[in-house]
Amino acid sequence: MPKRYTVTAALPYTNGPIHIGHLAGVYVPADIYTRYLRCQGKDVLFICGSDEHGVAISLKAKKEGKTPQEIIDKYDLIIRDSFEKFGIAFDNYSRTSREIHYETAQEIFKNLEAKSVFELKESEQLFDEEAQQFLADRFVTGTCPICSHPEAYGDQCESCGSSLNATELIDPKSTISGGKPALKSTKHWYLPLNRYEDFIKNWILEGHKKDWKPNVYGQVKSWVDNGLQPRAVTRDLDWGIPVPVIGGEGKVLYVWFDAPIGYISSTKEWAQQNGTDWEPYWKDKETQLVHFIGKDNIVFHCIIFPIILHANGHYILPENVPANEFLNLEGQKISTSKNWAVWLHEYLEEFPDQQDVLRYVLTANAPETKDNDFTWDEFQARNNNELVAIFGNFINRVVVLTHKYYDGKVPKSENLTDFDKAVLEEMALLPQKIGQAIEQYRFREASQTLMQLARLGNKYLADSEPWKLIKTDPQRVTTIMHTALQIAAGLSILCEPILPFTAEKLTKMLCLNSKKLSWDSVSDASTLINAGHQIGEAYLLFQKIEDEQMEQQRKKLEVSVAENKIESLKVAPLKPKTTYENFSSLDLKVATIIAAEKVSKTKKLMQLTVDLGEENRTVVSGIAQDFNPNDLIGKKVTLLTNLHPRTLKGIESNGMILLGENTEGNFVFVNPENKDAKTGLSIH
RNA sequence: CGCGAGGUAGAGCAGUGGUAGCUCGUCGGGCUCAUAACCCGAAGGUCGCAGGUUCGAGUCCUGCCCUCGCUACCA
Repeated sequence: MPKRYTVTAALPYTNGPIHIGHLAGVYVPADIYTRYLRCQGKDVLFICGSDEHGVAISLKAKKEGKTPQEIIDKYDLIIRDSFEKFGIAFDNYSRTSREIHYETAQEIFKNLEAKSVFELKESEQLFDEEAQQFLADRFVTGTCPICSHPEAYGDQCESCGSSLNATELIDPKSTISGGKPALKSTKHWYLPLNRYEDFIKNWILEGHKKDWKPNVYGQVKSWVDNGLQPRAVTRDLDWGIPVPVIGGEGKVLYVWFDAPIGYISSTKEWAQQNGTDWEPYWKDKETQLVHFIGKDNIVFHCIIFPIILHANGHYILPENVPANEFLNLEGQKISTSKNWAVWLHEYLEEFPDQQDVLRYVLTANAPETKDNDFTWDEFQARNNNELVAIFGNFINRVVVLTHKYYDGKVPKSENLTDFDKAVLEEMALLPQKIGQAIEQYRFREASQTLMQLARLGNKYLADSEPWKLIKTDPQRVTTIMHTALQIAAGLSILCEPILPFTAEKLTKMLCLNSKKLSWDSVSDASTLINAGHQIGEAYLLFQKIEDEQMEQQRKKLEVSVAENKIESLKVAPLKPKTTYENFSSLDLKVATIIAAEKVSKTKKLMQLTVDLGEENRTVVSGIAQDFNPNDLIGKKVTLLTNLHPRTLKGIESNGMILLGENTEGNFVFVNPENKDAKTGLSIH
């Protein structure tokens, strides 16, 4: 049994507000976990903060003509507010832009440098003279050296899927200034992950085979099996924490080096504010450390950060890293840029005082083992059929009956029948059952077990029928209502981790002193609420959600899509001038598609047979994501016939069909008379 | 043959060798204290496909198929 718990939730990145995906994947489960531990009287520290460095923030600032500081201040405020209003009860929520974090991160870096952990490497990188900046990964585009796609990124070509180095690109171009970057040599600090392979193997692959989630374990195993590589932990940027050692001038720490250290600096900040010592929470072996994250963070929390701590010495390692999968919205990936999301700050305005509904729905349908889908239909159904009909209704029945028969005073329990006893015994099992589910990070199960108690209550009332007996055997009714009230009180305690706002309302309604009743007291149900105790008036814990409200939400998403289309009308920049000879060398013909078939085992490739009049040709085209084979047959397209043949997945492709590509990256057929072909559409 | 996770009733999930289960939805019935809520019953499954191991396979092995992720400013 650990002496204390340090629980962290992934630091949200402050380049936008947070949405239901963040809540479902990380913050609600972490909050349930810590609330439960507190109900058990454990020493728990729940830590989080804003992650405020990295390329994306400086990029966003440049785009909006603001300073990075303005960006992070804005979103830190919004995010902080959303958390507070959703009852995510952090002990401390810090920021990585604070001084205490700079000190902490730099100290760890210096310590590793002193221990000669890092390797220094010099390499040639692309440099934008105009912007006076090195161009990493996505800051540069150019022609793919493998498939000649003209707009490959510095790290990857989306056309052929090859993974690239920015320096391999033919004719590279800066996405910042549009200029042609030069090669310049630069020096960086590398964390040699490869030297710690055995450490990770022993710790995770040997030590946590059984107790870690399969997705997390599998991901780590995959990384280790492929061989860990040294990883640069510094960057040539002006936004971030300065590299605090000689030769580090003008460089900053890689955001993924400093961000997880934010957990530690946030703990220090908390300790300072509370006049206590932070170190036991990170260095005492009797502390259980748990990181709640999304699956995209697995490598950082299971490999890189633990290696940093291990190399530094003294620090404890996480006992578990219960990473969740992703949540989709109405069948599509949640996307910040496409505004395909339910934003928490907007939900709070549109569904006032209904935080618990969202908490419940996201818990009941949490993406624990695979990606899940959030739909407004399900949201409505879970609210109306479960929270309202089962939970809220049970409470309402009990409280209304108690007022009707006994003026709101808890009646005496006389002789418990075997049936009463069986019901109470069933309730007695639940604290442990829910607790076990939570301790094993099975929050879906915990939420269902909680609802079992409300169901049990409804069934108890239906089976014992106090409204009938009140006419024939009023004495028996006192026992029934006493028992039902115990169940209501049990609910008020056991729902606290998942539905904290409801717990508070219910505690008030029953006039209970929440501090007196512990989690385990529910197992001894006879004492939860005593005879003679006066309870408060009934009011509804949950409101029905009507169809119109859901319709509005769905419409709102449609509007996002429409706005996004307007965005996509923006015209791609013009290419450099070319010659007539170049143009006339192209042989363009009209062709009719006569057969189309998806190439198996690929995402994008479609095998087409086209009729050119004199001959049929086979063309392989990367359009399978945007079209169905059946819709293509019979279509007329422009075919570039004299392109060199290329073999893709063993099929020789003879030519290329010309399609429009809008700025979302979706292909459309080119027919200038067609509605879909907006003015300025790119053809290639 | 890149790697990882998933594929079980209309939907969402549990079930790691021994009679296929839970919640929601659907249909039928009961009840009327309650937010037309609650309770009971029924229908609904070739457990992705094909082989194999076993007395016995949703569960173990092999091959294949599909979805998602690793790969977009997203957890």
